[in-house]
Formats: sequence, C-alpha cells, structure tokens
Amino acid sequence: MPELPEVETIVRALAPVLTGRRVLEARFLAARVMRGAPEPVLAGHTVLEVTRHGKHILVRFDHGTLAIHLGMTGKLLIDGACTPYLRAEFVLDGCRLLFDDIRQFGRMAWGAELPANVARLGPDPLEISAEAFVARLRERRGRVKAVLLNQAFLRGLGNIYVDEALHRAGVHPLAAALSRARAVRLHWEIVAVLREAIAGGGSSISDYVDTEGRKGSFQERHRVYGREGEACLGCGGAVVRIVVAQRGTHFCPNCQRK
DNA sequence: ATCTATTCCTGGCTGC
DNA sequence: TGCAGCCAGGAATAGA
Repeated sequence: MPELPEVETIVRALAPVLTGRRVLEARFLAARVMRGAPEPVLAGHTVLEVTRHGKHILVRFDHGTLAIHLGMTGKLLIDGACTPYLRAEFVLDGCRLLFDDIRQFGRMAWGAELPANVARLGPDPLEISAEAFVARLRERRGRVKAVLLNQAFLRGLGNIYVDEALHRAGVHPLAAALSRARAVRLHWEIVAVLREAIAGGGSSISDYVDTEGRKGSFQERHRVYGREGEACLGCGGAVVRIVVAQRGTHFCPNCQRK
C-alpha cells in the first residue's frame, strides 16, 4: 500500500525517465480510473515535471497537471509487461508507462492547476517544522491515530507509518491530547521513520513494487505493523492489534501510553 | 463543525 | 479438496 515513502521512491524513478518526453498516446482503459471525470487530452504534450504531493504523483504538462493516486494496489511500471489489471497506458517517445491496479482503488485526476482533491491536502510531513506541527496538532481533539491519517492534517501518512511513528514516539494510538514534549517527539519520529523508509525503498506488504517491479525492504524493519502477537522490540511484550478509525492498528500497550 | 460508518474492489487466507 | 465468507484499507460520500 503506497504511502509517502513508496510514492517518493516511485517519483524519484519516474522523474528522470518521463521529464522532457512527449506523450504520443494516452489510453484510459477503465472508466473508474478517472472516476467519471472527462479524460484529459495528453497526446502531443510534453512532461515538464514529475513530483510528489502527499501520496499523489503529479505529472505536470504545459496545459495542466495529472494527479495519480495509487490507492491500495496501484503500480506504475516503465516498459512493464501487460497484465489483466492494466487500467491506463501512456505511450511516450521512448518509453511506455503502464498503470496496473488490481483492486481499482487507484485514481487519476486532472486540473489546469492542482486538481481540487489534491489542492486541499495539509502540509507535507517532511516539510512542516516541529513548531508548526505542535501548533497544528493542538487544534485537533480527536484520537492521534485518526488525526495523523487525515490527509487534511498532514499529507502522505498512511496506516503503516502512523503505527510505526506512534510506537517510536511511545504514544498510544488512542491518545487524545499530547504534551508539547511528546508532540515534538512524535514529529521527530514521523520524519525519522519516513526518511528511513525512503532509504529502504519503501515497504512491500502485499502489492507494492517500484517502477521496475522491485519490492522495497522497509517492511523488514517494521516494529509493530503486521506484528500482532509478536514481541515488542522495545520491551519484549506482545504487540496488540485493535481497530481505530476502521483501520487495523498495531501497538505495544506497555511502551505506548495515552 | 466533527466524527463515524459505508462503499468501492479482488486476491488470499481461514475454517468447515 | 472445495468453497463460502471474511479481510486488507485510502478516500469519497453519506449519515449522526
């Protein structure tokens, strides 16, 4: 499931390959990809830039921006093999970009500027300062896990990295109000886990692969996510799984306090 | 205004 | 072995 580190890995691979190339043909094979919105005309236009915005991949052209969200199982493959789950295909002058997505949670949006659903997201967790993070968190009263999952609060965190960051920071996922010191620590650990995950090429839990079809390695360094019943790496106690905000939530009741 | 539940989707896993 | 039923979950949407 691509979150910020996985999308960052993909963008770093896509940018040098796509930038400056002209689209010869764009085919949207599944209506669901654009969620019923009109398909943009891309043929004849050149890719100016490929960047990451939260979990979105932004492909900028001279006439607008295509925002790609990979959902749960979306893959962007450069010159990859065709699969039964091909949802879109972009032929450029020199390479072919395939969008493969088994479960069709992935989506694309087009806008002259930023598509509306992308423009309203919160700040990037790697860019926001500790002070701004603390101030922003103080405005929210909900459970910290739900707050961190909310893309309007911060853009880019998902279920895996929220669980991992909360464990590293010693914060219980149901904690509602954090002291300044704990909020600063949480910000620090969010940045740390995201940077480490990017360095490891992201986490491959089920479907995630990069543009060459390679898996990431950071799942080997998860401390709580997907480790229900296993020993906490901090205290040796059992990692517990509960449901918070409709998400499987993994934590250590001993190391993480409200 | 906030928070919670539902919906989408399908391969893989569990249990009978 | 076969198969029904459940599970994973990001984000839009509807409901409380």
